[in-house]
Amino acid sequence: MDTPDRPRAGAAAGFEDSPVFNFINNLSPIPPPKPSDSAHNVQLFKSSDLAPVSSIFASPHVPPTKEPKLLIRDDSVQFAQESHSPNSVRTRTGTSSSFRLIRCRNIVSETRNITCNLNEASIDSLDDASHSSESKLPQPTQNGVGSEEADKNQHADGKDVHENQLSEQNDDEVATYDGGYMITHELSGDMLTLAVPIEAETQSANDTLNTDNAYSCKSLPNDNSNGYYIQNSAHEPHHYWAGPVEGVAVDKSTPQMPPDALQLHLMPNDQACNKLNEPSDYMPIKQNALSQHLRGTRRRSLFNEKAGATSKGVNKSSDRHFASSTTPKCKINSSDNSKSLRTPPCALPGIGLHLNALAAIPKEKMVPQDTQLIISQCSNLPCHFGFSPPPYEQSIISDDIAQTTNIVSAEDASQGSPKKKRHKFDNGDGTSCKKCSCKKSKCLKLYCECFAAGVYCTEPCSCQGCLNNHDNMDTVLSTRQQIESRNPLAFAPKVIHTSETDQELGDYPNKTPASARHKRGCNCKKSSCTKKYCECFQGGVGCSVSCRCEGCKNTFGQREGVVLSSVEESKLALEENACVKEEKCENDTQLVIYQATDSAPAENVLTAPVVVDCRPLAALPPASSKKPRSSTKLTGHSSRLGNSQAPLKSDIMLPSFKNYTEMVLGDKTSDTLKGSSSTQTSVKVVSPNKKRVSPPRIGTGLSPICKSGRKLILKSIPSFPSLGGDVNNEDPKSKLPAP
DNA sequence: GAGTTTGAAACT
DNA sequence: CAGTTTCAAACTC
Repeated sequence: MDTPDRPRAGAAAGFEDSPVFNFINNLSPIPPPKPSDSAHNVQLFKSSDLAPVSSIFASPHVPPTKEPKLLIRDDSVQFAQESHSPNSVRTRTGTSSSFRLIRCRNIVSETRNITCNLNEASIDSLDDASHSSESKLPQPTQNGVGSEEADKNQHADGKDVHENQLSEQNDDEVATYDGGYMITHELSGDMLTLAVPIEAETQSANDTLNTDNAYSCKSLPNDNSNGYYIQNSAHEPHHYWAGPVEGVAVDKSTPQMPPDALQLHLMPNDQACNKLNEPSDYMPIKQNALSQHLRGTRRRSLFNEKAGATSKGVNKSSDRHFASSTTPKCKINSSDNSKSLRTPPCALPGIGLHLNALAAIPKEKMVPQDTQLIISQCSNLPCHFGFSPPPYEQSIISDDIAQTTNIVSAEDASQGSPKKKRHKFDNGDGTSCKKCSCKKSKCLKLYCECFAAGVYCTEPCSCQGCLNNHDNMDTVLSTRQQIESRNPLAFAPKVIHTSETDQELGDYPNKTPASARHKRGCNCKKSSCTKKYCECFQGGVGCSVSCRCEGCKNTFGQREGVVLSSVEESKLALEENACVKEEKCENDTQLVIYQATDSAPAENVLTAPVVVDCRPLAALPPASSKKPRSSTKLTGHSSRLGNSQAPLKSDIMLPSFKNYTEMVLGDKTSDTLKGSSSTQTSVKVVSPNKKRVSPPRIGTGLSPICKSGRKLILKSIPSFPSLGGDVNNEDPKSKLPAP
């Protein structure tokens, strides 16, 4: 590690002596990514190292499963150690970890070479034992990349190592894996998803249900972390991966990555990392930017078929994988005539995701089992035709996704309306199949939910004259562009969820965090915003000032009461904080589950910086109500977990996120970003039905701003207000003075 | 499953 | 930008 002593002329000898500096110097010889290959480099870069980071920070669509684990586990378990790690520069839990990893790696790399994996870094932070084992596993075979990711994941938990390996080696074999979750590490860190082996999932699900407390937090997050599995229901043929499933799947699917690809990933990563690392201070920012950027790229490459085509040059590797592995699967699924052509449901990363759905997923549906299928197969996922949502959206989306998942499931469960003509599997991402039934729009207008969600219509759709398929890619894209030209936000998530949402929801069902609002606001007149006609209600969010509804009775939050609600929330928050588990939730069973999960969070309340959202999305409408009720959603949690990662993301994302929030939400959000560190500490506890019980808000709680967990995270990153909770969240490593 | 209601999207 | 029409989802029966 330390070749501390290189005498260097210069006042900054100390600095130069630093391993990092040395490392950098050593790195210099490494050829920087070629411009021509920039695209590749980017992807590669992403895939391996950056991806994790990016995923952590920004990846909107991808709730990097890893991160969740990392965050959670790290926070819970390892942070303490990490904090000590000298290397660790970065602070925050998940994110910080990622950062650290990078640096560490770099440092290590000096001695070792570029091949060094994050493992090392993780080692620093992580427990030696687990790490040691971890480091061994994936690295050699997978290349640094896989190992790194795996490591990261593993860092959270030593167990993961196996998982990672397994996942890498056997995509399908996941089932055999006992581990709570598998980590399918993808080449792209972003893509990296934690897939819970079916068995594992089942178990995990059971565990989550049963063991909740002990494991719940982990398991849930992990499971959920899997990305966002959007598991609408066990039955549902489609499970949607909010995250970049395919990329993952592809990578996995090709457990045997072409060496080239692997190497490429490795190299670029290192380089990238190096670049990023150089200014430690800048690291976060750059990474954010990069990660975001990269993600956007990746998505395109992975998910946007067409886009991919356009950008193929850039994302060759990803494309390859995608094409090879993913496509086939998708096709398998898609069998229908007109739709046969349609791209198989491929998981689409958060692009164009609609965050609308916030409902909680019923336990039943939560069953992770399907999840595996989803992950492994990703077959069902509708292919996203693509657009990559802006990074800022992504972050939001990720949250939303989780919520969405919940919502959907919730709908199914709560509404239980057998009828539900369509089950929209909305990840929130919009990646999921919407099962549209368009007749005249040709599925090329926003009327079409599939189109609006940025996904091709798939078999489940009953549309007529559908042009929203892979064959008509050009048409779809052109149409999309036209629509976007008119309304840039046309494909943006209708409902924006900020971290606040979770917390707020927890406080009171009626209250909807300002952060989570319908973008444009509804214009309901007869539905009183109590039916799904209302997009706000459908999205599980309260009506906001932007709404023009009449007679608003939105159970998630009435328009007029918004301000008050925030105030009230603060008060209530106090109470709630006292009783995290108390729930208003009607569904006890669900609550039970959550509570179990919450229990862990409870700790978090004090310490856990990591935002554990077990939350059901938004306050759910009364159980009786058809509306999406939050049923226990493991996925939701998982997604949440993903959210937990969000902090990391948020860190990186911050700038963009801020902008986005400002754009969409308004100042408030930005404020939150600026916001109090307190939010960081906030743990989101979700009551199954309802709304999440507001996690204890350590510091503050009250201010709506503070409430937003993500916001907190974001804020936290820059400044680490130290809270007991923060400590957890924050990496002890974070010791580094924030740049 | 058919028909109605509803509100967003699209159009003028 | 406002008003109207079109559209498909949500809902009811």
